[in-house]
Amino acid sequence: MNKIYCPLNYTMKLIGTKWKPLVLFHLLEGPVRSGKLQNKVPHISNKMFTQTVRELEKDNLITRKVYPVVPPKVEYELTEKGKSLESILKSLDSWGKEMSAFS
Amino acid sequence: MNKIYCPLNYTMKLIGTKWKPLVLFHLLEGPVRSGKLQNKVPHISNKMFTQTVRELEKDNLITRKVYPVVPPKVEYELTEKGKSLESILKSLDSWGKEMSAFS
DNA sequence: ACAATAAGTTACCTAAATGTGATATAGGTA
DNA sequence: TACCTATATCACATTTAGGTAACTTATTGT
Repeated sequence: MNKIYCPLNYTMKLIGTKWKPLVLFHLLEGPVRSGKLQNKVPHISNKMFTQTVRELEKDNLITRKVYPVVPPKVEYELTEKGKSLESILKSLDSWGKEMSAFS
Repeated sequence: MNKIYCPLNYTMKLIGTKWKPLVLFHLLEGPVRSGKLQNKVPHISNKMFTQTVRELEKDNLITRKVYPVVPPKVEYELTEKGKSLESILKSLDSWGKEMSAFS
């Protein structure tokens, strides 16, 4: 008892992984091509990148737009739901910047 | 090329796990005894609770205060660094609340 | 003697996350 | 014909996270 329902659980389920916040963060500026987005995220593997955007798409945080050309062209873009994370993502980033300034 | 250094990485290393944000969130009100804190976090196991607070302590986000009594009494409390996460934690929580309101 | 207590540890196990390397695609170009 | 391109998938291995149950500790109250 005295247990508290905490919506934070829901949030962590959606974006509580190593890569998701990074990918979302780099989409804040607008739509980005797949390869370029992947390049913006240091050290992410091919597989994890794909897996991450797939899940973000499933959870309606980003959209995936495929152009039927060869070689393929794919763009990812934040949905409204994704955009609503903007201030949180920026806060997390600037908190990290402040904190890593020490040590 | 075009890779961007992102302090978000640092942030995610410190608090990017299933339980850490939850534990920190429940410390926002002030110091809490170990058992009581654990009870506030639904479904956390004994082991994960201990492991989580150990890591938070190591990263200087919380302090652990042991009273030399029997049976043991231990209190956890946010450090200044931990307190600086307050607005982020609350934002994550209220974002979760808004979003889980749909679906 | 022995049970109760609060906080934690230990050994052992399963599940989830992440990484690596090879392969697929299909049209344009050398 | 063979290769290049951007995007993605597959099989497999490894690493990390998380769970369960038993055990420890030292004192007080029975």
